[in-house]
This record gives sequence, structure tokens and C-alpha cells, in this order.
Amino acid sequence: MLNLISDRLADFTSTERRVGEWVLKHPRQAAASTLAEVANATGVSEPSVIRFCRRLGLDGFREFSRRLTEALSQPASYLHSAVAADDTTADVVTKVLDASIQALVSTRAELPSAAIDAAVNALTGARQIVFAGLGASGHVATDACHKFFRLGIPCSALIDPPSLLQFAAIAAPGDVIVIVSTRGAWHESIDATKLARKAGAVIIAVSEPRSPLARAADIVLPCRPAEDTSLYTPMSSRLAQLAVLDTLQVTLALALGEQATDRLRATKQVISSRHRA
Amino acid sequence: MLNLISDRLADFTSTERRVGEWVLKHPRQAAASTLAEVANATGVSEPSVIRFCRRLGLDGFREFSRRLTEALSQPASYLHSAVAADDTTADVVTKVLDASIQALVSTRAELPSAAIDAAVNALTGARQIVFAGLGASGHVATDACHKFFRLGIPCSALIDPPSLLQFAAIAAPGDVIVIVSTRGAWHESIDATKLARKAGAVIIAVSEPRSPLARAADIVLPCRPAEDTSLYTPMSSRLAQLAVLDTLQVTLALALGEQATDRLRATKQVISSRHRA
DNA sequence: TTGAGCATGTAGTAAAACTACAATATATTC
DNA sequence: GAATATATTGTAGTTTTACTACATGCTCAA
Repeated sequence: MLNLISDRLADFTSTERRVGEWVLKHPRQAAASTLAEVANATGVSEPSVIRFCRRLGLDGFREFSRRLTEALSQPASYLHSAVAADDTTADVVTKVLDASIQALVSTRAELPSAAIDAAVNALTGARQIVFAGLGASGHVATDACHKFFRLGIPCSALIDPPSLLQFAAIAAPGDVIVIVSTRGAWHESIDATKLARKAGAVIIAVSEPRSPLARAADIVLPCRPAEDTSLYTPMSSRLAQLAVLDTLQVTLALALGEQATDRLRATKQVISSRHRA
Repeated sequence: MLNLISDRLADFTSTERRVGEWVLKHPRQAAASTLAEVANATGVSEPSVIRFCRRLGLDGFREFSRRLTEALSQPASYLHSAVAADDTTADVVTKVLDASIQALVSTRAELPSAAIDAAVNALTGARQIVFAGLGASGHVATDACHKFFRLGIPCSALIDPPSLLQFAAIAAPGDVIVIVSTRGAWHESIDATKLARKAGAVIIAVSEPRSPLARAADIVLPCRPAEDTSLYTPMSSRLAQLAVLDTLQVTLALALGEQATDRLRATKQVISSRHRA
């Protein structure tokens, strides 16, 4: 939460920045304050504080307070520390898993439910869903495809630039493209996004929220990559992306109701019966 | 907080007890609700809810909300709870991510470094590494392949039964097969394991530790799947498998020394230079 | 310089939390 | 068993808080 604020501080208006800086400086006080108190302490008007909250992708001041309280009561235990060449195996196990846990914990704290709702809204009416990702994100896209198709929606995965661009060229209204990209900086992804959007498709980016890709997309599901402090540090962001898409799938299943759950049940059943055989 | 409530439940009035029981049953929802919503959900009047808060020694409903939110973001609350059909989006986000976090936390606790060491030992001398996985585990295998090949070892991924069996038939000493399987029950995997082992290959199973596959393998990296309490609960075990393989890769990189780290550096470099372009 | 567009504040509204008090239920004493 | 006292709960109103609509003023471009 605090990271989110400090990251996005740059593209705020001056009043919003003032609020953000104050919150970063007095996080505990901020969490316990009312809207009027924050406005007073920062010397801005109440609506400006609300605008600040909305800018963060939150619903309003209420949600801001809740998120901040959550963030401040989170344990600092799973902190990221770099793997060193002389670490024992037990050290490595702890460090790598802690980094991954941390990635999920911060995702949990920063994922705005409004964005999920918007995404679900787009997906419920979708004619088809296309999951796209290049390189390591390709695996996430494929995985997601494998997961969403069980809901009975036509799904496919595109994991190389030519396919992605070709699809973007023939995209149509009703198509939803979910683009997974850790940094959101590959220009192929961005080009495809712009192209497909012009054609009327909805683009959901699972990506670093301040990236060019995020700016080009309709809906952003933020997935902050952990700083790459070390050569050995693996991409924990991949886990976060998978978890975000898990969440989206479950929410979508709930939104679709009976029909989707029946299909889920059927896909589970067919597996377990094969196992017994 | 929740303990406090359940402890004191006995000396509450019947209305207060009704509120307390509901809060214990739906803690997340309670933390996100307004006074009126709680009153409505429990079928009592608003002042009664306030009296309930006061009875807990709190200032009012506001403080109750804050305390509850704090309590729920403590680490002990990353407990697995099933997604229900009437959950809000925020509930789903929390539940799904909590389940995933829980999977990693328990993996961290249970992963024996001796098994990692044994696996690294086998891998350092490997002529080639083959990652195998069927269904959802196929993605994990592919992902691992993509990750390990950067160390400069020949890697491939097999994600369908015929390929797996064919490879098992021609396996040779020096080959290491890493089989990913959530339940470790597909007989194709087990057959392939036995076959390849007879031919002198080393088999590492990333799987439920008490499964038939685990028994057949040389080395077991335990990955206990979270109980599938609900239809909606996605496979958190997949995340655990990925994290275990992350750990293995980092440990292997350290064991291989200079040469491997140079290669890792090179693969990172080529990506970041493309990004800038 | 003027006008479009954006940032910000003012004033008002809706809703949330809280209070005072009345009504009902429960216990107590004769 | 009746009458009174006490405790419990709800109703109706007040205050506070969060939010909205709109107006003002500022910035930048033509």
C-alpha cells in the first residue's frame, strides 16, 4: 500500500502528491484519521483527499482507511533478502520461499477489488478470451487459458509476438484479451493492445501498474514485480500473476452462476474418476 | 480479537451473542461492513451492535471495524477458508490469495533441505534434464524447463503420456527426470518412472510425498496439495510446485558456481537490453 | 489574449455512526 | 401472584462523516 503510493506519487497532481507525502510520513496517524482530519492536516479540501484515494484505484476514503490499516498490521517477517553465494541449502529454501510469500502478501494488499469487478464484467459477456504473454509470462497465459476454458468460454493462448499481432489485427467487439507482462514494456504487447482496442476489444493487463502497457489497457490488474536485487532471485512476480488470475477465475465463476459451476464440477469429476481407474 | 469475542460470548446478552456469533462466522464480511449492514445481517438494531462493540471494551463501531481489520491481516489468519457463492469480490480476493500464501508457508515448513541437496547432487552431473507433467502440472514442467535451461544444461519438457513413456523407454544413465504431479497417481507417470529408473536415469518427484509416484522415485520434493474443500478453490499446489522448483534452480545455480552465474547474467542482460530498444 | 481543459475548493447531500428515550421483557420483593 | 425495580432492546432523532455537484480559478495553447 505504502509502496503503491510512493510509486505513483510522480504522476499525481500537486495536491494529491501533498496528501500522499503526508500519508507516507505519518502512516499510523493517517490510518486512524477521518477524512476531515486528513484534509486538515494536509491543508487540502476533503474532495481532494477523496480524489487521491480514487487515483490509487480505490473506492473512496473508507476503502483507503481499511487498506492502510491492513498494510500497517501486516507482519514484516517475510522480507525479501538476497541469496548469497555461501548460503546453505536451508537458507536458500527460506529466502526463495519468503520472497514468493512476500509477493503474494503484497499482491493481496494491493489488488483493488474494483479492478477485478471491472474485469469480471468484461468477461461475462465475452465472445472469447485470449490470454497473451511473451517469454516467461507465456506460461502464465497458457496456465490461465487452461483454467478459464473450464468455465465454458472459448479460450486461447498466444505466446509469441507474430500470433499476438495477427490476432490484434482481427480482434472484434466481444473479444477480451488478457495480456500478462511482468514489466509491461515489450512494444509488441503495447502495439497489439492499441490495435485491438481500436477494433473494439477489451484489454485487461496483468502487469506492473505504472507501465506503458498498463496505460494502454482498459483494465489493469496490478502485479508489482519484486525488485530484482540479486541474480539468483527468481521471478516471484510470476506466482503473483498466477494468483491474480486464479482470483479472477473464481470471481468470474461466481458471477456466471449455476452453469459455470456445473462445468467446473464436471471437469473435476472426469479427472478423479480417471484416477481411480 | 476473534478470540476475545468467543471468550466473552458467554456473558453477553442474547442479542449481543447473536452479533458475536455472526462476526465469528463471517469475520471478513464483518470487517468490511457498515453498522447498518451488520445490524441487518444479524437481525438486530443498530444500537445493539454498538452496545456489542462497547461490551468488548471498544469505543464504538468504528474502532471495532479497525480492530477487526487489523486482526484479520495478522499472519495467523492466512487460513484456508472456502469460497462461498455469496462472497463479495473482496472476500474472494482474500480467500484465494490466503490459500495460496498458506500453501507456500506450509511448503516452506515441510521442504527438507536434504532432499534439495540430493536433487542438486543428481542434477550437477546430469547429461540432460527432462521435466515432465500431465495436465495442469504440464505448465509447471514447461516453466521449470524454461528456467533451468538458462543454467546451460540441456533441458526439455514432456507434457503428454506418449512422449513421457517414449522418453522413459530410451532413458540412459546421466538423464534426470523431474516429474511434477499434484497427486502422484496417474499410472502413466508411475510406469514411466519405473521404466526410466531401470534404465539408470534418476527420477525426482515433485509431488504429494505419500503417493505411489513418490514411492517409485529416487528423490522426493514434497508438495502437499491443500485439501480441495470447495469447487472454487483453485490449485494452490501449483504455486507450491513452482516455488519448490525455483528453490531447486537457485540452489543448483549456486552449486554450479561461476559458469552458471555467468550464463544467468547473460540471459538477464539480453532481455533488459531489448527492453530499452 | 482568449478560450479550452484541468485542478481545486465550496456548498450541499446522503449515509453512516451514535444518543436519548421509550417500550418491553425479566427479575425481585412483598 | 401482584407490583415494582432492573435490565434489555428497539425507535426516532442528532451529529458526524463521507461523498457529490457545481463553480471558480488556474494553466497552457492557439
